[in-house]
Amino acid sequence: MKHLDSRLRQLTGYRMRRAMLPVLARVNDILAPLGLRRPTFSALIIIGENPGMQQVKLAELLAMEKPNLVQVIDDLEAAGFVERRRCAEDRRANALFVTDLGERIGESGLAKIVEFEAQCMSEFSAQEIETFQRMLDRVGQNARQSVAESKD
Amino acid sequence: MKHLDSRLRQLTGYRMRRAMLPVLARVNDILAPLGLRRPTFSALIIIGENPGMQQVKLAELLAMEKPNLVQVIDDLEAAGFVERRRCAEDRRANALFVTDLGERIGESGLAKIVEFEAQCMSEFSAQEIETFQRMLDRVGQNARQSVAESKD
DNA sequence: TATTGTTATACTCTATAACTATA
DNA sequence: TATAGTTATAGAGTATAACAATA
Repeated sequence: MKHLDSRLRQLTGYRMRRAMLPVLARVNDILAPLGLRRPTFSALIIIGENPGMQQVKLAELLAMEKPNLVQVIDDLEAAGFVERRRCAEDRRANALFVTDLGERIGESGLAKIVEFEAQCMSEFSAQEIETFQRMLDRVGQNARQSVAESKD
Repeated sequence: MKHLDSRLRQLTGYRMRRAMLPVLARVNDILAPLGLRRPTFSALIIIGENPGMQQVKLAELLAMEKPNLVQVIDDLEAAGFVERRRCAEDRRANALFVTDLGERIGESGLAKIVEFEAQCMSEFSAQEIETFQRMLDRVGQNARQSVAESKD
């Protein structure tokens, strides 16, 4: 046997986790000096792309529970990157907006991560990367469906 | 724009996380009835593949810190799946062995996960899956190298 | 009655420092 | 002194129940 973990290596999930760990570690290191963590960064970019978005919709997009998003928005607001504004039409809801500072910090983080990923993927062609990303999406969709079916 | 998160979707790390979440959720659900979590399952399979392996070596393989492995082995031992035996040659070290029960439970979990993954990947050819796994490995290696370089 | 945001809480996974017993 | 295993502790990330304000 070539590897001491050859039995686990047949599992795509095991390989995905092993590939993810160093990627997440590097992304954490890139974001920390900007005062961001991965969840706050992701939220910041999505809010910037969708001004006025409500928290319940953002939580759904990020695949996280509503209560956990509260702390994320608290952190972004405390850092001056995001503002909550009470919705006029539905006064239960908050409309979320990125500040000028948040816009700059978010763009800076995104550019650094894009650059890092370009290094990680530099040996692959654009088409290979596209196929890779498409397969990731399909695996996730199939797994989500399998989870849903198992709950029946 | 097609998606509300199109800016993040350009990031492979974001897509990997989104693919991983439902896979991990399903794997958790498969393992829980067997009395296993993902780290204990992975340790169980690797110990079974390498009888007598020491904890420090196992921690390195699993890319986890030694202190966190202690609880993993504690759980496996409490469940009767694994035995610690004091090493004769180096009495600081534990040699790890899987029990007959642990062997059966581990095989059962592995078979169920293989089946689940086969469903997730069923639309892809064997060659596509191999390429996919090879790219995952390379991305992980490149990211690990980038992490190491950034620590210089 | 249902929904948005919130609080409180807990569990898993992970990371670091310091201890013990051996080497 | 260095290493294997351990203890204690802390921090992310995630999950559920229950509440107040509003619809």
